[in-house]
Amino acid sequence: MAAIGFCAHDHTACVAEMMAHAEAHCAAEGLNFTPVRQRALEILLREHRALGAYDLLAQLAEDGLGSQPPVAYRALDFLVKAGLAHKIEALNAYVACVHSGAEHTPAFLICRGCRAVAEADTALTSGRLGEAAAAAGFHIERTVVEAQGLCPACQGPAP
Amino acid sequence: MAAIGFCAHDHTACVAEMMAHAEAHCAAEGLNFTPVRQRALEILLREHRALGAYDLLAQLAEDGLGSQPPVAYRALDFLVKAGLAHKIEALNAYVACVHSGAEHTPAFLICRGCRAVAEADTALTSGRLGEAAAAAGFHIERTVVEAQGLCPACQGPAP
DNA sequence: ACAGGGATGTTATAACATATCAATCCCGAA
DNA sequence: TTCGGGATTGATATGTTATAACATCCCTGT
Repeated sequence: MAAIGFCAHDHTACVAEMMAHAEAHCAAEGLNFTPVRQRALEILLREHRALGAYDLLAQLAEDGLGSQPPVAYRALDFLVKAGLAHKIEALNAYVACVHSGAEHTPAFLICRGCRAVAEADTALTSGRLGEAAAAAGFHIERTVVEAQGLCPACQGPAP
Repeated sequence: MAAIGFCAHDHTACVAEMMAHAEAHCAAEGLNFTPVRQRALEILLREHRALGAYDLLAQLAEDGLGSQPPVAYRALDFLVKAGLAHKIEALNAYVACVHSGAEHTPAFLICRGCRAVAEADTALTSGRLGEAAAAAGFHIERTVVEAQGLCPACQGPAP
């Protein structure tokens, strides 16, 4: 299941590929992929972990791309709406999407040690919760599925 | 006010029963179920929906049980640790548990109209996400499963 | 009496997020 | 060309959620 998990990979290439995907996606959708938004996504991709809005803002500020909170929140809002990033509700933090803009219902494995995030997929609405919702007449619009714990790298060393 | 699973019920009896369960649970576990904590749980039970910490604080303050944020957060922390309440991460809000302190991995249906919350159960860790976690060597400690949408009562009237 | 732990009171501040309005840029219509 | 509108960005202020830090009180075992 598609998680780019907690494993090593060619990160430079990974970032470049995802940026290219994002650019293509925005072009196709008629979305305005401005410098601030590009840089925001690039920062999230490079980190490959959950980043707070103010962490992102600090890095944007280093590049002279804005220093006030709305700058970061606007960029994040754009990325989330475009499907290029996700909010991790349990951390009030944000992470780049690894599925390049396709429609999906993400599920996350979140390491509390290093805040690394692996993205998987769920069919939650067709499972037990979906049944419960249907039985209650509840109309599901959005799902949040987040599992917190320790990634392999953080299990050994620190207790 | 609405819902245990979004349906009508004898709420006074419901609250009383849950409070009795909570008291018994705390006694059994040697937990100190103080007046502030009792009142906090009672408020959550009466509302039967997600309540912000500051909403709770306001109601506690009306009873002269404290007026500063830590009062509310300490009470909520106690209730959550004791399994008597849950945090709804997607709303940064809190809700009384309807399963009286038993160990469980809760899943929620959250109405964005009235903030009513229905609590179900998941076997998430044994499902697809569990498999993904196992494959990645990820150790799950806690899960957050929250479905947002509209409850039956909020689907018809307001758009 | 007194030490220690748990609960609470109090002050202050950290961390996360948005409202509002002004300035700018780009593009298409008149 | 000029105008106007929409989208984006800049800037200020503020709202909302959460915790740190330290003082006090009260109960309990010695």
